[in-house]
Amino acid sequence: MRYSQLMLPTLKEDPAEAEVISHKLMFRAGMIRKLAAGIYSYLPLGLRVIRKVEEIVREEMNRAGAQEVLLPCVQPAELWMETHRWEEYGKDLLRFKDRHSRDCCFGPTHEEVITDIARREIRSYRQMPLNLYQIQTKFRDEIRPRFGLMRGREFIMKDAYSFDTDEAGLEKSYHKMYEAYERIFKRCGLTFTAVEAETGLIGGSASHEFMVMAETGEEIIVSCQSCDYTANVQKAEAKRTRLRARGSGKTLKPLKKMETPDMKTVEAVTQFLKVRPQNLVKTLIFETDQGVVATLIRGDHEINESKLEKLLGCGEVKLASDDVVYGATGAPKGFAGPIGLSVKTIADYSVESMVDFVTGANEEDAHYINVNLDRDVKVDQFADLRMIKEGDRCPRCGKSLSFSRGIEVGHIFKLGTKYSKTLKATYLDENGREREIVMGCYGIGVGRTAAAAIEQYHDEDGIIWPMPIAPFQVIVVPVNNKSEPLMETAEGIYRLLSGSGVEVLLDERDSTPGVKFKDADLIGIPLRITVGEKNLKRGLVEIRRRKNGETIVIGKEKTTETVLALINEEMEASLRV
RNA sequence: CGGGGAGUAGCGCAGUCUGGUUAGCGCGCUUGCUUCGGGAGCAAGAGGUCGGGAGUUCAAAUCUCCUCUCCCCGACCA
Repeated sequence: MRYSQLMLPTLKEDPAEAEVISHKLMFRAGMIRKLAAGIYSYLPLGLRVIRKVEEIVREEMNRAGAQEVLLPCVQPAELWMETHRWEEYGKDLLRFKDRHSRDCCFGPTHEEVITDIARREIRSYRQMPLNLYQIQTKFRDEIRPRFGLMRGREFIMKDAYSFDTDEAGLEKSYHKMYEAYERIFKRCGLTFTAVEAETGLIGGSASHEFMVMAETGEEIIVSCQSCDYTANVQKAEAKRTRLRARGSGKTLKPLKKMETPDMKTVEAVTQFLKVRPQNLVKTLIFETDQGVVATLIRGDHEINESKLEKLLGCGEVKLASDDVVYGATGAPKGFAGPIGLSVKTIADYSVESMVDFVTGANEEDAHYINVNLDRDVKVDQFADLRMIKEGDRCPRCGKSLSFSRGIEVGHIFKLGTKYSKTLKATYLDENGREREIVMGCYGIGVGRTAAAAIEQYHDEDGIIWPMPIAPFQVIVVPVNNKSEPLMETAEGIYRLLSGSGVEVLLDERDSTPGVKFKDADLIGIPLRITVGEKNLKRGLVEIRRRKNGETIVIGKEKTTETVLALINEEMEASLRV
């Protein structure tokens, strides 16, 4: 490709609207342009990268035995009503009516559609295992789209769905996808990790997220320093502290009510009473679809709402409003306590071993001290309810945990029979018995993967593409357009490389070398061949690696073989690790 | 949906508080000459319904009201 014929509008300045580095650089490198909030156009350079990622995904999915399909993005409401997600999915689901006033939606994901195909086509156990995937534009009307392609409303996603006869089959399919995902992100040249994750709205029993490690990641990853436990912070289990014999050998102090005027926060109360937050038990009231629930947790810990939801087996829990808190405790927010509460009370494991602690008194401007379980407080259930935090120990081996940030680029789920049950997707087994198909689903954010690569690989001059997903592998820069020998040599190199199957961009624009170098760095082409006067007089050209600035000068006739070797080297480097 | 901020030339911004010539600056763009190894110089140009609507006024980018859009911080998303 010739630069002058390529639509590649690079910008010197960061766009005002961009906040994160990948968004700024994609914009400046002329890869994307915004149409509306969370909705982007891909310009030629951006699309080239997207296609590269897609191709890697496609190859690995095919290798893993999945078959490509393409499902509709406009979907009838009826199908979503069958799984009840028409009601459950909420505002993220973009809904509209067609000319006949039929309710439709733009697919945010395709479990319904694919399961509909499965229930029509799969009749026998002989037709499984089966894995179907597609690469397609999704739309999720996010509350707050941001960070360019990182969290758009419209985005390109690879979604795959596996169909098996039983759990054991699903286990195998899941594992195959897990391995395919590892290969995909490795081939993209990314540093990533797979973590245990929550299943969320998609549903199902188990799930892993594939995280690209990056400072700017929105996800917090917890991983053990010594064993292989790794999890999303939302999912991470807290280690249950050893249950000290409560009050044994030690006399419990008598319960006492204290005046705490206007002390509504843990900080205020603990400072006022001169105790540590670890000696206070917070009582948080939640509204759930099973009624009001009180949770007890140590003062320095936070409730993990998804754990609570899972424990209760309910849809969504939310911190109770002032009115509800008043109704349940008889006191305004900030003075709730477990003593004498009539609502269901669940305590975090961290509370189990506490003695003589502080709680609210369910009375304005008052707290109790020397509160004790059993004697003063009735707890219905103990459970792991808290958000894991820095300093916590590994729930598996007890060693220390480290916290890091990541970008979620892939997510795989064991769905089980959630969708086959509601949509009645069944087959006949060897014994002629009708059984539900066991499913898994597997997603990759294609645009987000490209963005994540930028987050991971960039410097102050711009993007540093890993070779496998670079929009071009090589850029040829003649330093002076007025010099015929330079231009001829550059043209010759360009033609030879193109002929050898190298993806090469020839910057034959009539601009100064500085401009060309800056643009080449900005758009992140891995190899740059500079054809300059001094070198050329001796029959030499220069090859420079974007990633480390390493420069080699070689005889111009050796260009093609050298470039091919360098490309090979970098392609393979991404596969190792 | 709360809370904060912003819409002025393709991009980045000043001007708005305190209304008053022809609305400026940098980058980019066009033409010519010179230049050519890290965003070149000189000269001449083109380009603006000041987000939209209504109002106040002799006069509105500037004041008032309404509205649209975008960005940032907040309740799990590839």
